[in-house]
Amino acid sequence: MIIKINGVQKEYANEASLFEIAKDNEVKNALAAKVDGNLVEMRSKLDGNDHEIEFVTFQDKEGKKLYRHTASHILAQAIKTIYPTSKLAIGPAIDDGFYYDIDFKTPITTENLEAIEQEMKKIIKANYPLERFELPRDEAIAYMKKFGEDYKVELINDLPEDAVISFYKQGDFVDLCAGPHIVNTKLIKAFKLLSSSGAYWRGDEHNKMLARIYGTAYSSKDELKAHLDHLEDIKKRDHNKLGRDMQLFTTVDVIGQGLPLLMPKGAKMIQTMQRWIEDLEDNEWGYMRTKTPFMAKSDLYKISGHWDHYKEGMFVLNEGREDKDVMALRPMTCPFQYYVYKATQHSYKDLPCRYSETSTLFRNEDSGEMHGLTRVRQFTISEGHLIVRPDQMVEEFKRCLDLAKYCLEVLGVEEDVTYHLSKWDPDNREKYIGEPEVWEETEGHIRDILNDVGVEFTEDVGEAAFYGPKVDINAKNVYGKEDTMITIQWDALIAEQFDMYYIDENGEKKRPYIIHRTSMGCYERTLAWLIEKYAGKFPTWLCPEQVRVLPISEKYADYAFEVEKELKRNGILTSVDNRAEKIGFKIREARLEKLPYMLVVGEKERDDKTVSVRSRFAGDEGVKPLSDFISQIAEEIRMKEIRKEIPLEERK
RNA sequence: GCUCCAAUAGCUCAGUCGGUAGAGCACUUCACUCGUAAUGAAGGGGUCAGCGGUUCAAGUCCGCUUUGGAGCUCCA
Repeated sequence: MIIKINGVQKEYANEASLFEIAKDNEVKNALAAKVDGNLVEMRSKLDGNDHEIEFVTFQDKEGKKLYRHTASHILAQAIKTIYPTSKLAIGPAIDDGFYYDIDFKTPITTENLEAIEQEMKKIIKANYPLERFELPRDEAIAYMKKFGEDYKVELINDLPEDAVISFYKQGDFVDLCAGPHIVNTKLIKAFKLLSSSGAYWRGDEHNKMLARIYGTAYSSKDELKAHLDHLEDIKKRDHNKLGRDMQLFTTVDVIGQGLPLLMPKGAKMIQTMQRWIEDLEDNEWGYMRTKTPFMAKSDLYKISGHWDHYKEGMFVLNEGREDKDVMALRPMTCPFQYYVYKATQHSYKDLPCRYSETSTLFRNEDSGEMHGLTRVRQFTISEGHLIVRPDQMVEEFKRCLDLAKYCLEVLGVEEDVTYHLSKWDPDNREKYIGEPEVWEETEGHIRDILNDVGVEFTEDVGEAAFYGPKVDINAKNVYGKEDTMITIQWDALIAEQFDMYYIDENGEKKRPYIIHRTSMGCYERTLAWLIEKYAGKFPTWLCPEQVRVLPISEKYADYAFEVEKELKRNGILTSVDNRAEKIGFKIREARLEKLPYMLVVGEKERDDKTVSVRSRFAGDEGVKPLSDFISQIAEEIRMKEIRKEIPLEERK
């Protein structure tokens, strides 16, 4: 047979094995092979025909996947050995490792993981081959029943009629599995069990909760160590840790879950962003500011539909008191701004009406859902609604996307987001209102806009709002989990519900369209994202303390105080605690790591009205007149410049 | 909401077999007046998250509550 490998054709005996071909081509550590593009195990027999072969090693994505999938089988075998009464569910490979879901008779804890790891090592050392075999459906079910593997029986029952039902055997352990796998257990060179937690069977909260054990595996101990070090590193960027350490926010048990307190530094950062966004929207993008109540009578939410569909998610007040109106804290701003629109009559010439509000919202999230600053019960969002004529919709929607993109660029995070066109699900029509043709057409418009703006995006079925499709802009946190940062929604239907209209050129009432949008999302979540993005080393304009003035001795405190006052007069943030009053000899305290600038003053600087500038961007910037430094930093702040960092060890 | 883990000084953490609490950093005071990642000395600071139980005795064992963490589910 002729085998084409790495673009070269070679002749092999018809019975040649993949191992022989790999060896002949000096491919080491082959875990599997792609024969004409189909992934097969190394042990697979070739049929003697001509083929193109590509070997898969751990360096390949597929290689990592099957390597770790085999590791998950070893985990399962170890567990069945130690806990014979446990029942296995599923055990796939995931991005950075693998997991196995198991139903234990008695709960498992972190301490048990070590014993399981030891057992896994034994299995690896025993070097069991992984052998595949297939069974007809009836026999497969009977076989799994014999082992008491109820979940596997359920899985088999759900397989399509014509599915091949295969098993993998290693030693005396057998697992239902489609494969492929690596050939024996000893190929697993390095692994680690990382954590255990709960997970619902088949991801359904009505099902039993199983124990999920997470682990990872690498082809060498060094790679594993590098990965574990990386996990330690990202913990240091975790906003929930770093944000507290940096005194940006805190939580208090008597205040409650999901209600973080922004401390002076965190509040200052949010104020900086808020002032920027409000001025930007109002002065450059044609928005009008509103300021609407944080709560309303239940009547409002009955019109909007929230009372029926979202009551559980709202904080309801006065319920059960007959002498009081039942109120609810607002979970969104939409209907409030609709009533601002409705307060006056609008000509077609008045549209688009672009309303924006720095809006605080309240959502009664379930107790287990809160996390740091990214999932909270009260948050503040740059929320806006654009009331537009249908003919203006495409242009206005695009402008919303342009604005969002601009905000991301200024924050320096435009590379870190993914764009999504969230579509309806035609197979689940009762979840949505409106006609299929309208959905298709609208989604087409948004697709064109995304292409026009020139961003890459995915199309996600079933992610739309019930009233229309939307663009979601998501970002990953340091642990790789995605959060929606920005959303822009197309709504051609809600105006009807609130009886909103404008008068067209013929004097007739017409329904406007609505865009629900945010420009930079919610401030708390964005702050969290910035902390992780910059590991606390923010661009100067965002820093809560942009400059610290340090006299080398108390003798020069007067001059330091003078410098600090001059900086403040120019809108430059020095200390947030009015420390100038008590400025002392604090030179040793100053760490440039997270501080953009440090001004050191002594006798020479006082006499010459200069400052010695140190920055984390350039190290020692030398002695300059105070006025020169002020112009320099003021410009950097005004331009929202993101100066490039110089690592500490390389600074002068 | 679910499974598991945790809670000791402002922060990071020790605290063995159940026998009335300890360090470093921070804070205060004094001394030092120093040119860029930690000056020296002294001092203050704890109802061991809360409530209940077991016990002669509970930071330690048990239960409930609250808060925090990991993950699942949810996020109109």
